[in-house]
Amino acid sequence: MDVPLWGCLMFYSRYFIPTIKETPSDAEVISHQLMLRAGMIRKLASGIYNYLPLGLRSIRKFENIVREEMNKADAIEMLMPSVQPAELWQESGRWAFYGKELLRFKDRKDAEFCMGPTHEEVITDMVRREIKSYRQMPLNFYQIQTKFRDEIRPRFGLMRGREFIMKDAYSFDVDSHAADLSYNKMFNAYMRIFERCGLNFRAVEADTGSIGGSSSHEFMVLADSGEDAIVSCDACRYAANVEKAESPLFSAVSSATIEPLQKVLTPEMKTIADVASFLKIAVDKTIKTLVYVSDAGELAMALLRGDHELNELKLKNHLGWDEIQMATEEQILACTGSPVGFLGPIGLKQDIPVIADRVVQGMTNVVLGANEVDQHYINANRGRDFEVSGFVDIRTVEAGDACPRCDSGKLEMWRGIEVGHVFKLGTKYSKALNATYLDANGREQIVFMGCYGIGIGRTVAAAIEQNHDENGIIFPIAIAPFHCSVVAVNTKDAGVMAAAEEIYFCLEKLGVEVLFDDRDERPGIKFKDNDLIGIPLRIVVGSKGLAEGKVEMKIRSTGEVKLLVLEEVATTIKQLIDAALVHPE
RNA sequence: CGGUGAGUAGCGCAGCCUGGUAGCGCACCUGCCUUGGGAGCAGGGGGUCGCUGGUUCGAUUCCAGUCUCACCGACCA
Repeated sequence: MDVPLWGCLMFYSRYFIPTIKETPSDAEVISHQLMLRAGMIRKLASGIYNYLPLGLRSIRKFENIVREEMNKADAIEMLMPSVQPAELWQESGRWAFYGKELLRFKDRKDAEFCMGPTHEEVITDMVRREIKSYRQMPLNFYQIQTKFRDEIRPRFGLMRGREFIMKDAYSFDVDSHAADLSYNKMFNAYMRIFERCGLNFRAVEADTGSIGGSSSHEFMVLADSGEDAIVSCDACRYAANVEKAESPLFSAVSSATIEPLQKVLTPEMKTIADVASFLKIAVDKTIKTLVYVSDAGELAMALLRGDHELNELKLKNHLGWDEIQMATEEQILACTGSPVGFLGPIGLKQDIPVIADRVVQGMTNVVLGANEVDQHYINANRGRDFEVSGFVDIRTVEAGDACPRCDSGKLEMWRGIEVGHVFKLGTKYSKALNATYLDANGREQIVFMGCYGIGIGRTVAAAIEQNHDENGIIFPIAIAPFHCSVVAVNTKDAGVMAAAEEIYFCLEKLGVEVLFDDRDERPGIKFKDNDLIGIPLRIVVGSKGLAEGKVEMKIRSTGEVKLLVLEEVATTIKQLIDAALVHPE
C-alpha cells in the first residue's frame, strides 16, 4: 500500500525544520543528539516525544518498508487499541506478573485498564472468538501502533522511550511444525526489511524474557552505543545475545593426582585475584563462589572457575526463578557462616542448591573459600570434599571462546541495538486464554502462536547511530526524509531562483522526494543544515555554475561532487535514486 | 527503587562560597550590510532564578522539605 507522504510544495522556507546548532546537553548518544539537532523530534516528557515533520517522514518511510514486507509475507494489517481492559491481562496471568512497567488506570466506573505494552492478550482474544476451524489457518495479523511501557529508565531519545511506535505481528497455526514455518517466514521478512534499510545487523539467538515462549531471535543493529552485547562465530553462522550464548563444553578432565585437602591462611585476601597471587597459583585453578536469592527468598550457590563470569540469566532460568539478585551480607552469613570473600561449598550452614558451571566438572585440586574469615582450602576436590547439585552452563561467554556449534570457530563480541525480536510462543497465551480450533477429526486443539516485533522509531535511531559523521546524519536512502535537496545559493538572484525552481519541479514530476531550500539565508547556513538533516543528494544552484549552464551535485555519504548540465540534472538524480532503492530478493 | 549530579531567557552556561532583586554567548525582532560553508555593525524584546516553607530589614544566593530532569545498575521493540 502506498501512503502519500506529501500533498504540498516542499519549500524549506514554508516547511518546518527547526535545526539546532549546539548539541543539547541531556542527549547522550549521537542519534538522540542528531535527531534533536536536525529538528526530527522534541521531548514532551521523559521518554515521550513529539515527532516533528522531518522525523515523521523518516518514520513513515520505514513503516512503509515494514508494511510492504509484511504484506509480502502474507501478514494481514489491522489495528488494535492502546487502551486495554484489565480482565484480559488477569486471564493471561500477566496482570500480576508484568509489574510497574504496565501503566494501569481506572475509568469513571472504577473499571481497571492499562496502556498496551504489547498485544498478545488482545489478539488472542480476538482469534479465540473468530477462529473455529483448522481451515482458517495459518493466519498472521500485524499492526503498526503506539505502545506504552512505563520504563524504569527511559533514555537515548527514541531508542528507549516509554511511548513508542512498534510493528507487532502475531501468527496462528494448527501445530508446532506449521508455527515454525510462520516463524521462518517472518524471520526472512525481517532480514529483507533491515537489508533494505542498508543496516549492518545480525540475527542472534535470544532469551525470551517476559514475553515467554520456547525460542527467539533478536535482530541487532551493530553499534558501539548498543545496550546489548552479542557474540557471533567467525567460522559458522552461530550468533547469540551474550545473555543467551552457550559457552563451549570443556571436556578435558584433569588427570592430576588427587592431593590431600588443606586449609590455609589467606589474610585479607577477598578477591580471586588476591588469593591467586597470594598463593602463587593460576586464577583458573581457583573456584569463585557466589550466592544468589530469588524474589521468593530462596537461596542458591553458584560455583565458577575463578576467571569466569556468571551469567545471572542462565542461573535464573535454570533455577526457574522469576527474579534473581545477589544475596545480602546477612543472608550469606546465615547460610555459609562466613562473610563475602571466603565463601565455598564445603561446610555450609544451610542446605541450599549448589549449581556448578560445567567447566568446574573437570577441575581438580582447586582453591576455594573455607567459609571462615581469612581461610581458604587448597586441593579441594568434588566428590571427596564437597558435592554439587548439578553441572550447568551458567557462565558468561567471552570474546575468543570456542564456538559452541562448530569445531574451528572462535566467538567475536559486538555491541548491538535490538531493533526486532521474533518469538515462538507455542501455546503459552492460547492455552491461558483458551484459543482453540477443531481439527480435521473434529477434535478440539490448542492454537500455536508466534509473535514478532519491530521498534519503528528505534530502527530509525539505530540507522542514524550507524550512519553519521561530524556534520550530521547520513540517511540510508530508503528511510531518508527526502531523497534530494535543491539549494539556491542566492535567493536574490532571479536567474538562480528560476533555475532552482525549474529543477525542483522536474524532480518532483519524476517522483523524486525533493526539498527546495529557498530560504533567504547565507549559503553556509544552508549547507550546514542540509548536511545535518542527512539528505542523500544535494543540488546546488549558484550564479557561477549557471553561467556555464551547470549545477553541482554532492553525494552526502561520500562527499563526492559532480557538475551536471542543467538538462541532465533531473534524470541523473532519478537514476541514482532508483539504483539505490533496488530491493534485495 | 537504590547510587551520582543538575534545575537561572528558546538553547548552552556564569553569578551563589562571601545575601542588597540578574548577566554572557547563540537564537529571536528591526534596520543597514552581506550571499559557495553557521559573517559584520547598530538598536530591541524576552526571566514569579523548579516549587513550598524557614532564617533575615532583605534570599537566585543560607537552611529544610518537595518536585522534575539527566547519568550508573535490574526491564525491553
